[in-house]
Amino acid sequence: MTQSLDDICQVRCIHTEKVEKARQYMLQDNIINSLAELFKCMGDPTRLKILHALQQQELCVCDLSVVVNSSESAVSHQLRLLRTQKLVKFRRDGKVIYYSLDDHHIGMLFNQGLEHVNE
Amino acid sequence: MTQSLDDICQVRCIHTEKVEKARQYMLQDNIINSLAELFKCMGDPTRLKILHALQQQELCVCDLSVVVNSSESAVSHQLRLLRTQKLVKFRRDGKVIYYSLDDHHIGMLFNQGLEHVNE
DNA sequence: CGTACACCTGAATTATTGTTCATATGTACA
DNA sequence: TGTACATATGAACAATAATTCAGGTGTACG
Repeated sequence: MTQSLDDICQVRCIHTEKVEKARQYMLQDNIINSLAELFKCMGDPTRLKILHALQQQELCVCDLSVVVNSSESAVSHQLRLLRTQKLVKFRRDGKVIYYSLDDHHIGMLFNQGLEHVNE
Repeated sequence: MTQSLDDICQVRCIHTEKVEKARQYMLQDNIINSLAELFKCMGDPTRLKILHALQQQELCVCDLSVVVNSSESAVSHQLRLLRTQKLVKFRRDGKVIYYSLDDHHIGMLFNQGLEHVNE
């Protein structure tokens, strides 16, 4: 059962109209959660390094593990996450699997983030 | 002591030139880490809801806790993180503290992320 | 076939993170 | 000064996530 805004605000709320407005504006939970998953994915140094390396060129797991200085197993686990979130895609060439960025948004997010970090 | 690329690649590496290229392209660790902090900050549903609500209008802690349906203490902890990462700023008006987005990049990151999520 | 190699996966361990609870700070106002 | 209220904070606990280790796929090639 959902509490009504009035029930809550009788007790603690200050700006009833602002809160009401914010509630109407608020995105659905499943959208917020997907978005959180996306940013969480980009919120790890190892994964960011992977993404940044792939911005430049496609690479195999073995190469990536050297570039990001992590074990192949760890990289493989991280790549699975990135795949699930559709941040990277891959193609098979014989025994080797080449990874690359899935989507132009990722590069843009990365660069936009960089601008913020560089003040 | 740092391993040289040759030492590593004698054993496991496939595409030496690609790896070398990727290594030169790679960002410094402190930059990658700052970037990871930024995205990590945006990688939590509660914090995303806070940010999204603040995209629309400034709000106080009390209001926010109702909007994101979380305790005031939890919201306050999250706001500290967002403050530290310079995602939000605040102004005091008597007893009440109003929070707002610090930087236009945040809104852009948010919207860019939304586009990815909506395929 | 069977071996070699690139990669994947599950379970266990360790490290991080989010929330709660109790308490502290700072401001307004009687 | 004392009380009320909005917010902040530290410590503790519970939930999640990252890495390692020990196998397990799938493909190439003799």
